[in-house]
Amino acid sequence: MPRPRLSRPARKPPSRYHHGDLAHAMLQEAVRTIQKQGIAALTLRGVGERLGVSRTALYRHFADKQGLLAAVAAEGFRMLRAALVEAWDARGRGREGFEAMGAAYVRFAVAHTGHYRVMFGGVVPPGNEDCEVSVAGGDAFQALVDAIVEQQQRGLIVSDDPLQLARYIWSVVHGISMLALDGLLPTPAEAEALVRYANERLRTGIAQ
Amino acid sequence: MPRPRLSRPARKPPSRYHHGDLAHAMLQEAVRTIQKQGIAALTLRGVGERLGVSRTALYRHFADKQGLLAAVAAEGFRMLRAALVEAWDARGRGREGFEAMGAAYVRFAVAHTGHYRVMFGGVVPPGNEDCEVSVAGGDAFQALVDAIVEQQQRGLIVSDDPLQLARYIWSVVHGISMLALDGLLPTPAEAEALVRYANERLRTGIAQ
DNA sequence: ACCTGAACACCGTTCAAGT
DNA sequence: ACCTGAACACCGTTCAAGT
Repeated sequence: MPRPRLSRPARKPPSRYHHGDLAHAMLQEAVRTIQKQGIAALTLRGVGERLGVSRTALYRHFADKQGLLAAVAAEGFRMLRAALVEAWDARGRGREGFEAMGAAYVRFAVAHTGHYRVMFGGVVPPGNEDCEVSVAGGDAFQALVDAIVEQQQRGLIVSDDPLQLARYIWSVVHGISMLALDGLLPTPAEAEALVRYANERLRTGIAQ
Repeated sequence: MPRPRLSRPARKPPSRYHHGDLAHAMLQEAVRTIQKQGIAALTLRGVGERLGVSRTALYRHFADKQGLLAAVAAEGFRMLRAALVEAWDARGRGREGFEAMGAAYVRFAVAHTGHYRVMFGGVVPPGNEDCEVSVAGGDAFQALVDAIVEQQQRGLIVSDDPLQLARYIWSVVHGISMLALDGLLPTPAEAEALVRYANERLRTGIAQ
């Protein structure tokens, strides 16, 4: 006699993902996995299973695994941009706002390791200038350039080529973020201290 | 009649790897693969095959895939340290030597992408303070600290905490390297230009 | 000591088929 | 339109066996 066949280890939600919800749920689940277990532990089968969905359902929403990762990176860049702009606006669009922007960058990297490692791990190949990832990344970078130009116009920082200045400053905050992510800045307090120190030294230089 | 057996493409060399040579050959082949095809394309089976050796031979020399990657990272850090010390020594252990050190760092990252991505890709888990990778990484970092202390003693740079100074400067060169590796500094000329700019701005600050 | 071959559990991806 | 199940080629790792 056939038991009603909803046995299933966990009880799968019937068809919750029928209106574009699934794409977003998969993205979220992928980020969560990378954040907790590292990028090597991300499997499409695992994502599907944890979402109570066939392991091939993903292909309805992304081209392949690479496509899923590209979506993670693009979302990450959009989130980063929002965090930067918010800090800059909230703190007066001057020296203080600019320092807050730097702190916000590092805070984003530490808080969203899952996104960050995909954004800068060489996972998404450099290629295409106009793919979603490159555009989102360019927008985030542009937020930094804009803040620099605005400060230059108000005479707050040197009037060098804004692009070169932006690259230089981006290197600093990105470098600090990587130090933190690789465990070389063990406590959050040490990361914050380095950000403060960097802001000071960035302004005045190391020459004696 | 047997041609002298330096033919190559196919023909597997009988038992060339019987005295510790194999471990090094595998390391080299792994680096070459990562450099050319990215870290995701590295498979133990492929390494074995290209070396004309069983796909499980690797387990005689490394604990597992992770162990192979750890060896790559450790070797990378040792090479990086050597490159830094060499630049510093060769250019007079002063301001010029220090700038050469920065340039050497970025040059290493760009020339040895395979090593560099493993060293800083979150591939080797942060853990153990006294594992081979951490020790080698610490030694490389120490070379930077030493150069800073020496300059401080000669009054060339500010006398802040050398550790904090080293972290800050490391962030700059590492950040520039990542920009280059991710294709945001398309030409080598642009990378070099940014290094020169960073050196100048590092010394004198961005405040106006 | 060093290497092999078969085996196991797992993976990304394709494709015909179901609703 | 969206999802499933079976199938394929591939992967890391183990282990008994060979020299």
